[in-house]
Amino acid sequence: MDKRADIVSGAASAFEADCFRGAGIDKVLAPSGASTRTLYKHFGSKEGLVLAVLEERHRRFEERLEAAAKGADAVAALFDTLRQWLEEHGARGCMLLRARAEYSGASEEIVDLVRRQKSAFRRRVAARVEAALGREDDSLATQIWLLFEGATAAASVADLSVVNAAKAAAASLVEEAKRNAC
Amino acid sequence: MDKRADIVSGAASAFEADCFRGAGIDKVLAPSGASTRTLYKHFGSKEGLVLAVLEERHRRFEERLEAAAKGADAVAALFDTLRQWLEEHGARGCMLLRARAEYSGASEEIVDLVRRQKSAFRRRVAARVEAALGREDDSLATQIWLLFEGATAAASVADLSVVNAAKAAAASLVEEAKRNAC
DNA sequence: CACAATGTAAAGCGATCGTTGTACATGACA
DNA sequence: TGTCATGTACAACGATCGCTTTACATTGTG
Repeated sequence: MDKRADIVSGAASAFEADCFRGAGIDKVLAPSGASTRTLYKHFGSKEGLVLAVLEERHRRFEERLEAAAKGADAVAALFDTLRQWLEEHGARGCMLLRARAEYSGASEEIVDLVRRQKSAFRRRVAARVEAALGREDDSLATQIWLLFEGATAAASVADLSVVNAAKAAAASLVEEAKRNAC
Repeated sequence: MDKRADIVSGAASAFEADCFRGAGIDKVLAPSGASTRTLYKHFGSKEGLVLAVLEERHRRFEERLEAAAKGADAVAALFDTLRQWLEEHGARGCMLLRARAEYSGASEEIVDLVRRQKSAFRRRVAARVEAALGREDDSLATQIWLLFEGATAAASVADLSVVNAAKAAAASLVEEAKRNAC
């Protein structure tokens, strides 16, 4: 009976169906059935709710990444997880980046949160690259990260096979980096 | 004295500074100084204006791509043009994809336009890949496209050097494709 | 001169926005 | 039993939303 979690989860659905600015308080509260009074008790403002939704979304995605990291190829697993995530949640572009874009002129706090989240994610990719390669390779990590973000964005205007294309490209780049070490 | 073009150009600035839903008619009209009456004579609705802005934006970017295609390496030139574009316009993520996200639950017409624009862009990338490789390679073209979209997205939360990383990755993938042909 | 095209200024439409206030129900715990 | 935290329902706040309307100025063309 955690009403706060109910609101966050329902708000996430509303923000996906519509956009952040486009989803009014009533639409945001409809899935959880909470009252406006309760929302403002917990979050203070709509912006506070958005921050909570973004934090929860990022936490959940990183959890999923960790759970799927068992396989041999840690880099390929990134893209398998992404594909599974997009199949479940739909491909409308990264929610964090969408929030950043909508609030880039309105909330410095949201812009900053997303920047930190993406920086943390890039570090996570770098750790996987190191695991696959046996050594650090920062520019390779950036390249894999770009393929990941590219696939996420492109899936909103193309089909999900772009994720497989990104996975194959990442494998090529890792293989080439291995060869260059010999 | 083309007022219509003035409105489109000014509206593009407003949509960049704020977001699409967040920029009201008054803000949209402020840069051009036009009246609401004139706007609705030309575009019929705010959605009509957004469509015109997106078409203009895409047309301008493709023009820029064509103008910069003189160099030897047609694929690398893609990323040089992107970097230059982002330096001029700022890196807030692809405007077309931002519009798609904001109107995904509100305007099928905008969603469709962006899908067609991105499809055309991917075909343009494929043509460059063919020029660089001497033969068609559809999956390589997709991979280059993903690097491009990834760099565009990532530049909004990191620095512009990600564009160079994408360019280097694209070069690697093209080189490997050349080797596989021998 | 007449006229159509194209523009501006300004008021106002109903609707919705994010937010707050008031009043009441519930259950846990002292 | 009393109290406190947490929830609900519902009306209303001022502001702003997208959009329409009325009325008037400017300009080029026949």
